[in-house]
Amino acid sequence: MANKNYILEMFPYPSGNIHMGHVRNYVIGDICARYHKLKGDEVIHPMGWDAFGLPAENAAIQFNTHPQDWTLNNIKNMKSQLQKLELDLDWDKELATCNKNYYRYQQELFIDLYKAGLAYKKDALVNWDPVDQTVLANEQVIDGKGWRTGAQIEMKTLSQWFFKITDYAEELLDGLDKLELWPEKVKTMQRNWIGKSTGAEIKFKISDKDEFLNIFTTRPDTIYGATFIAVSINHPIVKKNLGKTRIQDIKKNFETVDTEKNKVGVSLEINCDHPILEKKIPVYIANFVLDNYGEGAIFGCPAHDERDYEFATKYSLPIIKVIKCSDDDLPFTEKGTLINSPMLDGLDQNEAIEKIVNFFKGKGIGKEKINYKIRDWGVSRQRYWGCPIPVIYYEDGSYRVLDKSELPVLLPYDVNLQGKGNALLNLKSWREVVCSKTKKRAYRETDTLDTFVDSSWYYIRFLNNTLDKPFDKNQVDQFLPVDKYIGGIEHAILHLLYSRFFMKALRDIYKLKVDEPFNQLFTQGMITHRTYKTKNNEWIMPKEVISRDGKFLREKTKEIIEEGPSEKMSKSKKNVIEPDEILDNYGIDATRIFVISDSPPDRELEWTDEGIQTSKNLVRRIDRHFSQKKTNINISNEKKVEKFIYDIEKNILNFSLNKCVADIYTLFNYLEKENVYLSNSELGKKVLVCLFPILPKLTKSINNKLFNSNNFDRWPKIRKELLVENEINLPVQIHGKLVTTIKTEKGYDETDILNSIYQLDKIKFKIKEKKIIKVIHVQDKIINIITD
RNA sequence: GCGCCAGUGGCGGAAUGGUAGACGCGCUGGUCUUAGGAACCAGUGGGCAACCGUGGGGGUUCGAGUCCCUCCUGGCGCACCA
Repeated sequence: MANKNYILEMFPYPSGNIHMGHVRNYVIGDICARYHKLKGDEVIHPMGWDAFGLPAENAAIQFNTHPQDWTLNNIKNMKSQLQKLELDLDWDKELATCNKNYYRYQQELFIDLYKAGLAYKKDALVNWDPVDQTVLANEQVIDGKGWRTGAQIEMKTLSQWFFKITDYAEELLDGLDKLELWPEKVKTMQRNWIGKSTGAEIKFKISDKDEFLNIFTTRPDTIYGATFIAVSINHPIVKKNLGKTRIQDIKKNFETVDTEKNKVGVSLEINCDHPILEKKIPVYIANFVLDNYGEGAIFGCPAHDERDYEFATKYSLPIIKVIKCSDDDLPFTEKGTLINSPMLDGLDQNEAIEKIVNFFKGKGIGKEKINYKIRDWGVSRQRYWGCPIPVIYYEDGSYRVLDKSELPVLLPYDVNLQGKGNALLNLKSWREVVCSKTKKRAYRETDTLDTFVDSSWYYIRFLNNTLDKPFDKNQVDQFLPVDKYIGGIEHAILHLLYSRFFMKALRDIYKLKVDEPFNQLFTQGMITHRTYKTKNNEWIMPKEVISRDGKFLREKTKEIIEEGPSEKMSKSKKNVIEPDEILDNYGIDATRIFVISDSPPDRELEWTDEGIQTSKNLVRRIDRHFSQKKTNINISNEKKVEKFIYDIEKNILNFSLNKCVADIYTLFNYLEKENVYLSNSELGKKVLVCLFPILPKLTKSINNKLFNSNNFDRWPKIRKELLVENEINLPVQIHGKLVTTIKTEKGYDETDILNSIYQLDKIKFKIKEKKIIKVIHVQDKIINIITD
């Protein structure tokens, strides 16, 4: 059977129009897919729509339409744009996540995740975006602001659905090592996000009470240096010991301080017993202790931690050195030899950690602990336009996750979106139900699922988009993982990590064979374009600007314009290039050439008018070549063509598509210089096949004209014997510096060639009366003469 | 602060440790054409030359853009993670 090859580009959000970034993304995938088809692979290359999400609701309000109408309309439009690009996509596999035929199976997955203990509900302090009026995942909060709205995020306690991604933290981390075909950068980002740290959990006894306080530390070796305990303001012990208003006051006070610069705290007026030494250490509430990491509590060892040092200095707490170092180096945070620690003196860090943890274990007050930064994935969103969560609530507050037979829970169409908050919450007719089992009154869950849930498994659904269950196990085992996944680096953490989690969770639930969803990941760079501004800081479209005497003028008004940097295309900067316009003016092939030619696909590409024009010229040049009468083709012509076939294949496989374009130029430069025209020769036919993935439209039309055929042969087999070049220019160096080259045949005799080299004037002149000590000779590669 | 990546002509960029600058843009000169967002030819790292040249400085090597150390600059990511 043919090799399966699943090639996938990240599906777009149907925002209205395809932009140049999409074009680049899909052309890269398209070249790849076409190549593999020519190789005879069974290629899967689908496309769909990430169709739920907030922009649709905003648009609905803004344009007085319905999210569904808006979305479906956009899909229609964007699909026709993609079709205009004539991408080789499996449109029969098309799906949209807002279609009930998709999301109802997502509801099934939710039920299965719930049954497997991987979906659960809890009260949680969540990130509330006051503009979008919804909860955001930790991953969607950037610098304390909402990723879409930029609004200051508030903390709220709400009852929320979570997916237990933390159960897979270790495997998600380990698995990265096996993903050899992923960019190192993405893997690093995921590693940081998972944030594994190895340390210990230690119980501190609260003095004179039968209560304990847990802390997490990666430095249990510094326990003898512990001089205080610090807890986060949200720690339970705070609630227990202080009144609400007092806590509020402290919180407010903390908010006025830049934690980065100032470590502040308030004494809780209680002490803990030091776990080894006969002494008590005070407990503080401190602004720098995170409540969502570790236990929300630490022991402070000021001598060996910068933050603790700062804090201790401020509140005059003792600073006890337990790692050998100079007093000038405090706080000393590096590894070292233990001192002032009776049980540990003289040991190095690793030995000390092992010994002290064992000691705590023996006493039942501590143990090794691996801590992860990653938190469970909060998936509840207080929005209308998303996948309904298949749960009902009873009047007593209890809930029931629906059976699969009760699905689908359809999203109602008739809703009022003009009101505040979640439209589903206000829609009584939909919300109020009678439980089919208990016949009790019940209410539907009105939260919908985070749209990242939708995109966590769409690549599985593509395998069979009409199946009456989420997927077919055999098909999944056969066709997953995706072999090549192509998209933007902005999804390095969110989408890619969630998808990896989903694949692993589904693997365990359904006993699938796949561990990872995406075998190879390729992240393409963005497209930039020049920007221009008037003196009044008004952005000007590049096409309004003309260049005169090294200055830029606005064509209409002749006012002087400042040239800005090349930046990512955006409407606000007025530097957007519309794909439709480019396709109309330059055609599909020129557009394809351009988006791959000027820089490597994983780097930024600057849009230039010269670039697209040059691409068009190349297309025309190839067309002209093939409309010439074919000429005689000699063996050295054949060799050059063979080299081309070899190079372009290698470069397609490496995603070095810019080099493919260079290969094409090199070939045609050569042929034209030699006055050789391949045209309808057998060799010409082969070259057409190799050009087809990159220039499908042109090569199809040539193939039709010259060979009267709509089909292409298989990708040509390399004739290795033709790749061997016998005549070479052998570089001759003296002391590693190039002096000359000598034309010769491969396999020459060393003595002969050296004799003739020594006769060369250039060489004679350099050597003069110096003595030759040594000759480095790499056969057919280089000669390097060393003199005294 | 930590991590990752990068620094090569006027520009985008090529170079399994073995002829640095492939290929393209731009530029210079020329040819052709009624016309062309065209095509063709020649040239194009610096220097008159010997020579010098891949961010700076060291090192390994017969030989370094490539490997090692160090510093500088830029981009991206993370950022009180105990």
